[in-house]
Amino acid sequence: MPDKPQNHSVVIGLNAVIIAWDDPVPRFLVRNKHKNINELPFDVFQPLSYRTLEENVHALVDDQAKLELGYIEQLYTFGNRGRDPQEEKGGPRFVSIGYLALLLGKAIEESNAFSETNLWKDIYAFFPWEDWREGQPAILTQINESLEDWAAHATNDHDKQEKRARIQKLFGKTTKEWNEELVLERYELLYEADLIVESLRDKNQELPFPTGIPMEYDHRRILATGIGRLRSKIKYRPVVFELMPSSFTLLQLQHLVEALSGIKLHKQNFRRLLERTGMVEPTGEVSEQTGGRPAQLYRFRAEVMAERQDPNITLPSLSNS
Amino acid sequence: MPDKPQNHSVVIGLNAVIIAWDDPVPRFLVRNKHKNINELPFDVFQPLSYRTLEENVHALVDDQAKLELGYIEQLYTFGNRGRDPQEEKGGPRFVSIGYLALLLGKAIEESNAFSETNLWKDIYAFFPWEDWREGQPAILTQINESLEDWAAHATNDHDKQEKRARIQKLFGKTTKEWNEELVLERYELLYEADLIVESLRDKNQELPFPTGIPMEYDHRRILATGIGRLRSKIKYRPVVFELMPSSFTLLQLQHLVEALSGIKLHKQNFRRLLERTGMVEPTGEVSEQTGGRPAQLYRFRAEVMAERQDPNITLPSLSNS
DNA sequence: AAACTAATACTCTTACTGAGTATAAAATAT
DNA sequence: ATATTTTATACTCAGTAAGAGTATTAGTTT
Repeated sequence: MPDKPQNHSVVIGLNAVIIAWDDPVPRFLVRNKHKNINELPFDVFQPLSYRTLEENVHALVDDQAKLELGYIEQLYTFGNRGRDPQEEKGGPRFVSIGYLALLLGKAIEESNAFSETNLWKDIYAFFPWEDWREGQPAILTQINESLEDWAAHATNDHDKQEKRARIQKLFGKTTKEWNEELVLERYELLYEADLIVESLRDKNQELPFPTGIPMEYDHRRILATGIGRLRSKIKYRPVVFELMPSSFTLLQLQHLVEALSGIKLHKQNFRRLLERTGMVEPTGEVSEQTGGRPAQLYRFRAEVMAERQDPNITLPSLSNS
Repeated sequence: MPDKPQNHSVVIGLNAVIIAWDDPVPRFLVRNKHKNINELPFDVFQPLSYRTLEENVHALVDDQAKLELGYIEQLYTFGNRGRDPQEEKGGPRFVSIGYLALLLGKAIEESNAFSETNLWKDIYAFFPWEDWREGQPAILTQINESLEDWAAHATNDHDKQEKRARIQKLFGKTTKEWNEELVLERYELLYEADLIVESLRDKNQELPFPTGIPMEYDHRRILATGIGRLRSKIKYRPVVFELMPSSFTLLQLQHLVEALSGIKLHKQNFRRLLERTGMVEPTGEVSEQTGGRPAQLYRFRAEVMAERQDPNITLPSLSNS
């Protein structure tokens, strides 16, 4: 007799990482359900009500906060057993799909996106080691010590070497060695090294020092995936413009890219890049709110996507802070 | 009263795109179930038997063909209603997850990977427009005519312009304009333009000319996703070496990269790149099977991944055929 | 008026790509 | 046995872009 369908059925959770730009802070939406509990907006997929997963994600966001989303993309499908406490009580198997979405820049201007009903929290409060805009984050000295400790206690030499190689690659100490895209990989290394509260919940252990705000379930992992994907995406697709208002100064644009990538950029080279690719054009107006010489206002030229095969933003980074 | 769990439960299908290198043909595994029917290896996820999705994928592959896999990665989760005919008959909702895996090069040498029980089919028999190794594929003249026709029949001018822009971007006629990574995007454009059999099954239409071998369900779409991902991946992660035997000549390596990307490369520049990045080192031996001057044998230097932050392969392409 | 803040213009070195030419060392064809 | 073909390998040269600056301009704030 073949398997009964019950043996195969699972429940799908949809989780949304929604990013917004609140100059100079990059934020994401936290579900405002219980105080002191940080969850991504999420919902159980309702196959009877929605034709596609994306439709359900849109509805989920609309429902909990009337938001105008721009770019949206699927991140990853996580299927590990034991991520949801309900399962342990004999509930159904959970598989969760993460989505990344961007809140349109004009939506911020026009809507109540930052009202009290929505909690928009600073991304880097959850990943303090990822923000290099003011130079190397202080927390990295403690992290590196703890990681070295962890590697030193490896069971054998081969394992020890491998761990040190990973640490070196992910947490290299100079700006040149820092690869800002590896957000998820760094989170998972810290998780393995018992430096993330989420991994210690059942172990009766304590953190040696605070390592960012924890989240429910595996939501901080999904958030890490989202930030990593966004950092990689801005380099080969001009998604940043969705987060910007329709007209902006080049310094504002630079600040946004810096906020997302967590890296300071070289101003002159950044401008040279934008000119070369033709991604922006002057509106003709100037902004007087600069506190210095007034700046030209620019708008995004959507046509470049059709004209050029490859309008890359290559993050002209600054090694010295 | 809250929803019953039944309203939420779905069945997950796991689909594997398994790539192998059979010099000079890049192949993928087709399930050998019924003749003249082309399916990817797939299975229903069994949440009671496996702790993770990946474990189930591995088991699925092992079961149907004893294969030694190297790299494996998740591609995408497809949740559109109506992809599986079973659903129409009141069956459960299907959500399918695609995976990409590579058959280890040494596995080919040592195993029965290409035996009669496994059907390894030429990738480009399913996507004849994607193979530019011998210059522009002949089928592209027909495709471009049909696409222009399709755009010309758009309902309004704006729509017409948009369609032409997409065609130009995806099917640009010169080597310089061709972006080999956009395999999925091209497949979906052809699908929309009714040039893919899979989209016509219920429409009682016929193809104007054959456009590659069709597959069951949406498996050709998943295959397109896999090829596109692999083409993009080889540029920033040295995954190609998994498909190669442990020692090889540089021309063999170049042929593999060309086969996967569908593009001819400039030999001297390709070698210069490999030298500069230190990705390979000579074994000291030479191959006499070249039919010309004997070639040095090389092996992959796994250490580069630790040494260098970014050992890119940048496809030094050849514009003239 | 001096100090500060930012915008904008320009330079210089280095790295890498695209596209070759030239030569060497073997196999195969005549 | 010599010519032709095949492949490997060495080297060149122009063009593009990145990294890291200096210098100047045009406003605000003190």
